Amino acid sequence: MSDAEVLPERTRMHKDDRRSAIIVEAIRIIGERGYQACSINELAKRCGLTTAGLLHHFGSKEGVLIALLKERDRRDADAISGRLGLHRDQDLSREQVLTMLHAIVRQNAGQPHLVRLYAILRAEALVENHPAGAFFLERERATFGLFAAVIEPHVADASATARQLQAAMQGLEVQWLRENCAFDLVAEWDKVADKLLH
Amino acid sequence: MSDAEVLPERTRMHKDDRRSAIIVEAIRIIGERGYQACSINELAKRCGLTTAGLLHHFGSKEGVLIALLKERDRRDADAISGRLGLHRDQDLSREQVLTMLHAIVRQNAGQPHLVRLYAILRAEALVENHPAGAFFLERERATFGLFAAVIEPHVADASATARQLQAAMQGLEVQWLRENCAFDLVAEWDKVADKLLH
Amino acid sequence: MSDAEVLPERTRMHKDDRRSAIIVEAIRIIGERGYQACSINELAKRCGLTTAGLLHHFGSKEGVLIALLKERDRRDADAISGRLGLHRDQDLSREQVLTMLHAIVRQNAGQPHLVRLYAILRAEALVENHPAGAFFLERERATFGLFAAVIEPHVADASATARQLQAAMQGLEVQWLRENCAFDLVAEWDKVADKLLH
Amino acid sequence: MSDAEVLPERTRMHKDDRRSAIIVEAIRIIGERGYQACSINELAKRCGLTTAGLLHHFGSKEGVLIALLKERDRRDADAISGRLGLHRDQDLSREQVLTMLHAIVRQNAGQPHLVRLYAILRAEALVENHPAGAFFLERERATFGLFAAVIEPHVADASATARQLQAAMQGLEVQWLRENCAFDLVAEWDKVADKLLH
DNA sequence: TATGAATGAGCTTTCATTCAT
DNA sequence: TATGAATGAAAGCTCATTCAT
Repeated sequence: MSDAEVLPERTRMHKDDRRSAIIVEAIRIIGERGYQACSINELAKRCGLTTAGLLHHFGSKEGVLIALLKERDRRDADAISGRLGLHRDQDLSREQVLTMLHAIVRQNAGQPHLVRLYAILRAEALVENHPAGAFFLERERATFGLFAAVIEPHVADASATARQLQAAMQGLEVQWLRENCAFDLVAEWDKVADKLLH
Repeated sequence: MSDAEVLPERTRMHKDDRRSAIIVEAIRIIGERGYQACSINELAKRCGLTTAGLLHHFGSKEGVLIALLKERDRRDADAISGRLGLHRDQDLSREQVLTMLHAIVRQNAGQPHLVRLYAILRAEALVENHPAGAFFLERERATFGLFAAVIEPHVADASATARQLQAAMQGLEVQWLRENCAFDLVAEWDKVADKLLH
Repeated sequence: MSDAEVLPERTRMHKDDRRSAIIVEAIRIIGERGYQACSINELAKRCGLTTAGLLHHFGSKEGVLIALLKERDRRDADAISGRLGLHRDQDLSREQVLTMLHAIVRQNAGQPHLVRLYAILRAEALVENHPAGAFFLERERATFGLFAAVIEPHVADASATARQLQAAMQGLEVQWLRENCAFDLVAEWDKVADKLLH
Repeated sequence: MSDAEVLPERTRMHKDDRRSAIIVEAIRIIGERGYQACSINELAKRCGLTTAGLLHHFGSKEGVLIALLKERDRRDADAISGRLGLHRDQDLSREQVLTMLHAIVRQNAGQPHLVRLYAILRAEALVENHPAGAFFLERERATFGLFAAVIEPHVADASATARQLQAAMQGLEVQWLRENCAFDLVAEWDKVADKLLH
């Protein structure tokens, strides 16, 4: 009621600007609490509008999450498959592969709140009927596919190795978050990636 | 639809029996939905008693979680440090280390609901002030310590390798759950463990 | 019994109308049971809306009480200090003082439900951390101050006499309520006031 | 659960000792919170036994209150009517009456927790169907009767004056409690009593 | 584009009480 | 004389959502 916290804009915004602003804030709040434990009331308050106002843009709480994931998907496409996927047709050297994985992790290391968001949602989405379930199923498969494709020339069992890279990357990220980013995520990644690619 | 679902006993039980029964059910329900999203109402219903009756034994929802974690901790001590810790004073051969890690994962593979529970809670506990936060911080550290100790004789950077083993194991488990246990967790683990230990 | 009881409108109202309606009903219900023993569930029902609907306007049970007290304060300012305070600069004769005190009590005698409200809350607010504690501390002080100011020219120990007037007035009111308004509050007050002002 | 607060005796006591101990504690807790807002759970905890154990002695929460009031009644009979009532047949001088009223208030001033208990209950008992309702109705009448009897020889309107004394005494006590016993209750009482008895 | 009133369902927790032991 | 398991009812409050404006 009376603490008022931030209270930003409160102005009437253009549709797309408002949506973007909400998604930005949703990334923060869901990254802090997870999806189920965060309330759209609070999200709305932080965005400086009413719950009803927020719902006007996304229809439902789930709608916010879906929009957020789609939005992130577009951006991640630029980051990940933008790095790996575009070269999919031409073979990359082992060094080039390592460089790209390194780049991915380095970018993550600079955005811990996004890493948090994914780490928390990834596990939360394991519960049945979770609205992000399909998204992560698809997303993990896609990442797996990309990894497998680029390392194919360099390892015997590309499929297994791809899985290992993915597992190690996500596992490290969770450790890193738990320890409050206290170790050098990129350095640790480079070590394990080198091992896993022989 | 059929809300009657389970509706067991409804009888009067002895303290420890009731507590055990509740914890067993709590593992299932928290493993299905996570802690925050599960309600003690439903837990109580599934256990065949009232919410107030359940609270009589644990005091609060958080009390159930803490009791559950402590209980699991005792059992896991037998499973993990029972395998690794007891031999801590005497050096294990590389083969022996792999055998033990294999045993751990094999045991997990036989209890997917427990793996789920930990996978979900592990991530959920990343949120600030989560009641399981301290537990997982300590638990991950302990596991890390044990791993580091047993592999010490066999690798150059035991600390980094221990982290890698832990990350890969947890990462694989999440993948395994997401794909509905559709791949052979133990086999995949053996591959990655072998690589990470040179 | 008949649980339907009142069940009024159930319509959509404007903010201030709704707030006023709720406060009116809150005065009745708190005057009947006291604050702690009354439930906002019942208050809401009597007002013809949901608990959540009621909470939409006041935020919490305590919020209702605070709003109620503030609202009454404004009105009482007209009644009490409206009678006494406005003449504070110019000295009142002993007769005029008695006339004003008489007027206050006569007004109270016409609103027994309000007298009840104050009598019950005044005592309930003695418990530690009661939400109305600060309110009554301040309110009693203010009344004391006003009494002291107007009687100052007419008695030796204005401070003691002010306290006596206040005590007698409140004590009489409680007796009057206990005996179901069976005696003439105003007459009894006039007698004691006359004595206390020599 | 784990704070344990005081945890006294916990031994098996004789029936009457236990009842006394509980009533002593009940006076404190009801004097702090009032009757409705205090819970027999907490009362039991403070007494060092179970809720069920406590109920074994008094049957119900209301039973505790009734027992407490009866118990106090016996003691107050010694204090009040012990002072006033015993001399009822023989007339007291005005000085003697003042001395006795003085003695009553002085005794109260030494037991603020008891004054609190009565002040809070007296108002709380105004609510309909309050278990202490009948008790206070009767008690106030008795006090009124005693006051009227002893002052009869000294004032014109004994009935009105008795009411005034009673009102002033109770009103002063409430003020005294609200201000944390910060003024001299007995001195203020002597002033007002002297005035009310001419 | 957004608000404000209102809801229904649900939440955790507290409470007084019962009953077998 | 007391305990411990268990209950039914109720409490205050939060949440996602709807609808008229």
